[in-house]
Parts: sequence; structure tokens; C-alpha cells
Amino acid sequence: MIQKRTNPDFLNGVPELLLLQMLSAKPMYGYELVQAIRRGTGGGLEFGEGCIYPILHRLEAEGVLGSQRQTVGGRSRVVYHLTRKGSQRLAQSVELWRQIVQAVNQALQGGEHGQPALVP
Amino acid sequence: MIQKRTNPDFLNGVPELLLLQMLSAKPMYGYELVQAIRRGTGGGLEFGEGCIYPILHRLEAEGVLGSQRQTVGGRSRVVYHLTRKGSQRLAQSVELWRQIVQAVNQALQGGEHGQPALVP
DNA sequence: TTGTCATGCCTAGAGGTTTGAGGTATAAGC
DNA sequence: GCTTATACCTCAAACCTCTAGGCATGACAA
Repeated sequence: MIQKRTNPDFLNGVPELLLLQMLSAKPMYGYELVQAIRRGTGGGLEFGEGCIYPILHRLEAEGVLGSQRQTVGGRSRVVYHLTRKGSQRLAQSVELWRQIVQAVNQALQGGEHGQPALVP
Repeated sequence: MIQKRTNPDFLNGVPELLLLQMLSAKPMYGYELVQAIRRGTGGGLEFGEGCIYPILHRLEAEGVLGSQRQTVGGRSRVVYHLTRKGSQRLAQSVELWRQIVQAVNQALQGGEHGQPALVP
């Protein structure tokens, strides 16, 4: 039974990647991001607020995100946006994601395809 | 700088998945598996023995793997093979892997593609 | 008025995984 | 005799996600 665990398979680093991706489209606030991720993955992925908020704080502390406080309809929001450093981080993360997916898929397809002959 | 961390992005559960995949092809021993994974992923992925052995022990304790001791050329090896339960576990893991990859890729491509019509 | 729900932010502890470094032992090659 | 490759194993550290809460406001129904 593949059930919810505290450290679920294949999801390490995925919240951060998706946060960066979402924020590259437009600035958003935490509560909004939680739902944007659910919708953006077709309901396939869902991360709780207890996962998202700490990441936002960490990324801001690292200078990857900037924030701005807004008040809308008596509600206070913290709107985050990507910094230049954030764009770079996103590009790196996407690249790493692609590499790992490719490597794993290669192994799942039977591997055994070494370098396709370097020597004549 | 995407450097080695103790809990690297996107790799959670990947060693277990690859172990199961490798052993579904043929029985192997730990030291052999470490290198088979490196080769099977085209050098893209590499896991140390300190990662592999504990997983093998855990999977055997769960009844996912069986083991057999062999002595070859004065060397003692513990050869692992997939049980029936192991085949099921592999199928589940591959399925989960595919789902997550699809969900993340969907988000990376901009999301916004709801269900493509289930009703005729 | 009271209760409940959605919005919106936040934190703390628990749990699980990989890493890196270390230990033991035999065989082979120089 | 020394180094390398083989082959097994263990442990602490570092890290991330999950669950489960807490706090506050606005909207709506009973």
C-alpha cells in the first residue's frame, strides 16, 4: 500500500521546484500557491501548508524569493516573487530534474545501453 | 551550486526503485548492484554502499527480496532475488514514479490542462 | 448570537532517507 | 611487503516532508 509517509518516495525537492515554477509565471502568496500546485499538476500532487510555508521562508532567506505584504479585503497576504537569483535556481532545478528523470527512465527501460560505441 | 547534500533533491526512493528494477532482470549481490546502477543509468546516478546495503536488508526483512549466500573464488557473496511480493512492489513503484513524473512535467509545461475529457 | 466554514499566516515534533566516513577480510598484482 | 579491487557491514549527521496543531479575519446560516 503506497500510503502517505513523512518522507514520501520521489518527492524530495519537488515542492521547491514547483514553487519556483509557479512564481516564475506570476507573483503569488502562500495560500494561493498551495492550491495552484494542486491545480497545476492536475490534482496529481498536493502539498500542505506545513510544507509550503517553511520552504517560502527558506527561499526568501536565501535571496531566491522576495516578498511584499498586501492587504486585500481585510486580509493580509504575503506575496512572493522570483528574484534574478530565483530564475537561475529554477533553471538549475529543472535541469537537474530532467537529468534524474532521464537516468531513471533509462534504467527502467532495461539500461544496458552504454555509450553507443565510441571506438570504431 | 547543486552539490551533494545529505538529502538530495528528487532522489528519495530512487535507490529502492532501481534495486528492484535491477533484480527483476537477474539476481545480483550488493557490490554488483552498486555498479550496475551506475552503468544502468549511464553514469547519471550513483549510490554508495552505505545507501544500498541497508535498503537490501530492509527489503529482505519486508519479504520483498530473498537472499542466498554464495562463495566464488574464495569470496563470499549474498545474492538477492525478487520474490513475488517484490514484483508487485516494483510494479507499484514504477507506477508511482510515472505518475509523479507526469504531474511535475505537467506543472513545468505550464499546467492549466485539466482532465482531457473523460465523458464521451 | 452563535456556530461553522473558507481564507490566510505560522510553528513544532515526528518520521524516514541518503550521505560520508569508517571498519573488517580475502585475493591479485607489482 | 604494499597497494588495489573485491565484498560485506554499521553509524551519526543532515535534511525534507507530514501531521497536527495555533491564531486571526470575513462570510454565511441557524
